[in-house]
Amino acid sequence: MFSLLHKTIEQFIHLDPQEKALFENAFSFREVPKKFTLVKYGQITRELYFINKGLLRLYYDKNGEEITGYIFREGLFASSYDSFLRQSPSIQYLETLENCELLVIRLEQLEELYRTVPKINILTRKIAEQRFINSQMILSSFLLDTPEERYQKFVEQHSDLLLRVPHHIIASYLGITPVSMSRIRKRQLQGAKLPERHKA
Amino acid sequence: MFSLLHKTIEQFIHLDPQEKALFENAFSFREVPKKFTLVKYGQITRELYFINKGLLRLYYDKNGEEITGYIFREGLFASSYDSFLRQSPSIQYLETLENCELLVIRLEQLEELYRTVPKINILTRKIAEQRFINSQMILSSFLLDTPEERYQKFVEQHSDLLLRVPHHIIASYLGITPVSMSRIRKRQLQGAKLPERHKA
DNA sequence: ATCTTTTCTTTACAATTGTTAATGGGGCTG
DNA sequence: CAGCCCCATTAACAATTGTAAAGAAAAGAT
Repeated sequence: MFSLLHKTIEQFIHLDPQEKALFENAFSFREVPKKFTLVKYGQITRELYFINKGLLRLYYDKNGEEITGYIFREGLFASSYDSFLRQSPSIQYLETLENCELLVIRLEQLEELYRTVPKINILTRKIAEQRFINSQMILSSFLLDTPEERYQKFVEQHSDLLLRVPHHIIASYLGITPVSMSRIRKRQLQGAKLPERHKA
Repeated sequence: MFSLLHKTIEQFIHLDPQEKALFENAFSFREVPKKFTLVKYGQITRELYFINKGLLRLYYDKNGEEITGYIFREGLFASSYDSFLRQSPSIQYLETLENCELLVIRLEQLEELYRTVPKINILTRKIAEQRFINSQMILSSFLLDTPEERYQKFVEQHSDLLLRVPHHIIASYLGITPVSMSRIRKRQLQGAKLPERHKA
């Protein structure tokens, strides 16, 4: 149950068996169905989720329209970070895209871990640094790339998500409308001279 | 010389006098003229800068065009983070926009600090978390706002920079061209002056 | 299997931005 | 002080995206 979690944190720090036990005990296992909302707008969340199985997405509500901010895959820590880290009302929603198996750690238990295993500070520092760099990469794509190039890079990096996630969710993540994404897909099919897939 | 630095880190952790001394000693003071490049593309930087006075900007080179990724003000830690944190070749440039007074800490000295004052891990974790949240805010503006709204928010939050920084640098930071930003400015002036005419 | 809902694509039109080029102002330098 | 470079603005045109609506396809529910 904890194998993916250990494999993930091994990239950052080494824990001895005793520390591993303390670390594991801070988490609880939870199964959550598809389309389940873990954090609502306005709510102050005290939970951080490690994804063993499934997909989560963070999204904003813009006048009733859902704009995806991020899609979390297996092996990642997910949360409404602004709310969790600052204990402030969330400005976004966190929801499952599939049935999920999660390892949940609550803020109190994380703070307890900081006391009992201080080197967890190094772990969370490195995770925060990695998330920051990741966020910068995405932001730079908005500054440097056209929507078409952004879609192309998404396909290269997350082609599996095209099959697992509705396209209008991906479109909003790329900062475009589903209509525009459909046009881009059509252009790329024609450009690649691949066999067309719709009516003959 | 260190007063702004102490004031800044006090938001995150408390250091006793001895720790403060160790912390200060890790930095060196440096004056840098306007338009000076601190980090070049491809370079692996080992320095992190705290800005006592002046402005820095991070920018990308896109076929000879300079696209600004971030503008750092006084009281902030600035660096080409991707390069500094991962010790990888920088994909961006870091340059002064004004004559600057900087406090510089090198990677070796930071790592030494992690050993001698372990709670510095907490400080850098919180700084990374804050930078991550800040990056998320900017990213969300690309997803949720039009270029015009993004300009408007920039004016509200950083009106002083409109006077200190050339407009084409701000435009690229907002993800638009100087031409488009000029049109937006014109529209906003007219909107503020002229009352609404009539509806269709 | 049928009905219903959701999702993806297409079309036509409106609106905005990007591109290129020209103008004029401001500041810096010799 | 003149000359020059950088910068902000404006104009005209091309290209792309957004919007709204409709139909087709796929997925889910009963």
